[in-house]
Amino acid sequence: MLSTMHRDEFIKTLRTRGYKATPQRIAIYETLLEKEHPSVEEIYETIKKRFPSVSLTTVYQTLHLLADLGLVIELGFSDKSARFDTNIKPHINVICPSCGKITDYEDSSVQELWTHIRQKFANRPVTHRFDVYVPCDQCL
Amino acid sequence: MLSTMHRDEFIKTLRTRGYKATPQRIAIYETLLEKEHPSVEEIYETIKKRFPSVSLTTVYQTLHLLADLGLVIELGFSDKSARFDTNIKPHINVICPSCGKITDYEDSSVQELWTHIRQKFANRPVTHRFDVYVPCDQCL
DNA sequence: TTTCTTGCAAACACTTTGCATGCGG
DNA sequence: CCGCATGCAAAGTGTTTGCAAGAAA
Repeated sequence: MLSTMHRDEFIKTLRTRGYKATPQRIAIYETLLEKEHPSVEEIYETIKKRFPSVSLTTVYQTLHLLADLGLVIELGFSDKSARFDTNIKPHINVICPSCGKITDYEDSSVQELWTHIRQKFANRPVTHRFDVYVPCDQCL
Repeated sequence: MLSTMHRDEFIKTLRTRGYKATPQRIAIYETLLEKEHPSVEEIYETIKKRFPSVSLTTVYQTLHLLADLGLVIELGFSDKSARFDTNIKPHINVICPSCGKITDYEDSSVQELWTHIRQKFANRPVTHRFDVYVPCDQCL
């Protein structure tokens, strides 16, 4: 199972960086890998099935930690809903304007633009975020 | 002056669509054209110099109206700060990760990616948002 | 044992809503 | 003069903080 491998790497990363590998953190990270671009609320509800006493505070704190470690990217939206993405590679977030579903799209053209941009700005670009709004099949 | 032309177009657009051209709305729209990617607070403070009695409520309501009319794009960020962009054409928001300054970058490569994406998704894409994080000259 | 983490409650910032007054057309 | 727009106050939402109790190493 893919997430198992990630899980162990994750625990190692935490310890290496001086953080404790708590079951809550592991569960939150696994949820991020399993779900696609979950919201805070989605993560919270998922975790609560396994850890009924978990708090929203812990979810927020853990997400901040993961962002600091560079393991997730937080996508802020204008309707206040934040989504979290474990895909760090150059890609496009394909977002349905109706239902809000997000899927990743990777191909050479994205790579090319990113390469072009990096050259244009003397290799200074550190991160990116590309969103494209496309009605999904269900919503059409 | 560029904004004068925009101003009249704006008034016309409002009336055509059945909305009233109030001085507050005009001032808010002019602020959007003058400032680069202002926040709600920036717009509010700017408007207050000319209309000391203006309320934040009106600023929010007007920004929503402009977004509905397709005249501005709201850029939500993970730190909760929203910025507003009157540039509707395909472009990249070049954002400084330190100071948060945003400048637009347009060139053929962005157009090309957009064209490619539109073809790939059968012309369904409706909007986009491309952000690139690049430390600005001052912050380097 | 020691230090970091959790989870509760309260505080917070930003945004939205209800409603009476006011202004645009 | 009619109806939408404004602006105040209050409510709402999502997120953060302070702190005592608990768990990881």
